Amino acid sequence: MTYRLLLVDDHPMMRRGIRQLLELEDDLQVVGEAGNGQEALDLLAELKPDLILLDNNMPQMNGVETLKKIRERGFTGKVLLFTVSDAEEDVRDAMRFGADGYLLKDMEPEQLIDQLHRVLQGQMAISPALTSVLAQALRSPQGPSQADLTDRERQVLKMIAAGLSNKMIGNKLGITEGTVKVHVKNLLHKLGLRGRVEAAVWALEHLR
Amino acid sequence: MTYRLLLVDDHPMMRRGIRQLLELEDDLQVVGEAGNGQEALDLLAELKPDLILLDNNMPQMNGVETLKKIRERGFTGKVLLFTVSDAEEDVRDAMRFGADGYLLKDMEPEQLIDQLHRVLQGQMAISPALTSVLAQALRSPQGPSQADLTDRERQVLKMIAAGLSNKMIGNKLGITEGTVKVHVKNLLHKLGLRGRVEAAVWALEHLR
DNA sequence: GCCGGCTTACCCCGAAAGAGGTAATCCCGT
DNA sequence: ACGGGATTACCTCTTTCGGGGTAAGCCGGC
Repeated sequence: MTYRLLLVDDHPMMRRGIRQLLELEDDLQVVGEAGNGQEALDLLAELKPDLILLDNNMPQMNGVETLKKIRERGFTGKVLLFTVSDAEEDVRDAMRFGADGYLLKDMEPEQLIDQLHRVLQGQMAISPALTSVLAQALRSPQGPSQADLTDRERQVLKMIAAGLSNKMIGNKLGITEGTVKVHVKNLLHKLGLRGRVEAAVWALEHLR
Repeated sequence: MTYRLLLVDDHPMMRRGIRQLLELEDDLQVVGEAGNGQEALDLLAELKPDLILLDNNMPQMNGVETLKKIRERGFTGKVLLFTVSDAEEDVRDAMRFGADGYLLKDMEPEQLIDQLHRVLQGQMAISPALTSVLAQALRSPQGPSQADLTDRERQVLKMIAAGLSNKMIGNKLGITEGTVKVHVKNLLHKLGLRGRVEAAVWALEHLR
């Protein structure tokens, strides 16, 4: 039995490295490559891979979003996130959207092979460095997420992160400063933050 | 004539991809790999490479810092930054520290080969996407840099970015709120910023 | 020795921020 | 039709920011 793999990564060089590595294994066959999430979605029906190795850090659509759409299309094969970032939220979201694992790119090539085999046999694959992150994610069932914000609040938050005052934000949005303060008040409360500076930092880390 | 290359990248997979690509060329020989900046420095004297391909995004010591130390050791061969980030400041610093080029990782493999040959023949290699960034860097000779800040100011700035108020910063540092305000005032002026929120954003982008 | 930069501390003052509250409008789903 | 969330707007109130100035102590360079 040979497994059909699809590689999704925006760096051709990285795809080449992985492909070369995987083709040394005679039960793993790379049947396609995609340079972004949309390409991956387009190739799904045609290639019917057994496993998708998905980079998280991609322009336009990141790995987690791609994963979400892949599952929405009814794909039941394995999907493995493979990335440089160890952001807690990404790991948590990946699990929520049905990833079969989350691996860090700085692992040794041989370990990748092992983990791929584990996943193909139905197990989960998590980089050791992420176990603590994962444990913490389980302990606090959910840190507040941007999904809790209304469109308007998200809009205001972005402007806060740009360094604008409430008055300036009001001008830009065509509403009064007072109303802006309401939005600020609400979003601070929703995110559990103590001021607009923390909000700016939060925005830079969680908003695109 | 075959050229001796040293690959520096913290991702084994990426090194493998590049190595496999380069070894298809019979005038390019990868004589060593390093997983971080320190390793690269240690290998320098032994390997005497003609060209170092240097990832910028590495833990502990990033590419630009590594470049700086490489040049400080008197290395006169070619050094080429190869990275995912297109941060203007990194490009500018790389040039200042004597890089022979700055390439983005999302380029096509064949183009990398071409650019390597160009560099080995004494030319510069800059990714097309960076020309505008570079042009802008030349137009504004220098944006204010963190070098302009005193130790105390840098310290205060970090706490601002952590969301602390002046009073809290004062408590942490054992000085009065008023004195903190002086530092804040001065650092805002030095960096040309209009408030602590902009300062926080600046800190996240420019400070470690 | 003197000058300049860094750090500290104080003063005043106006502007901005953030926590309360009430309330009107609109729209969506039950 | 009714409830509820989202958006808008206003009110009061205290705290925090940020700019201006003055000045003392310290340290290193010319």
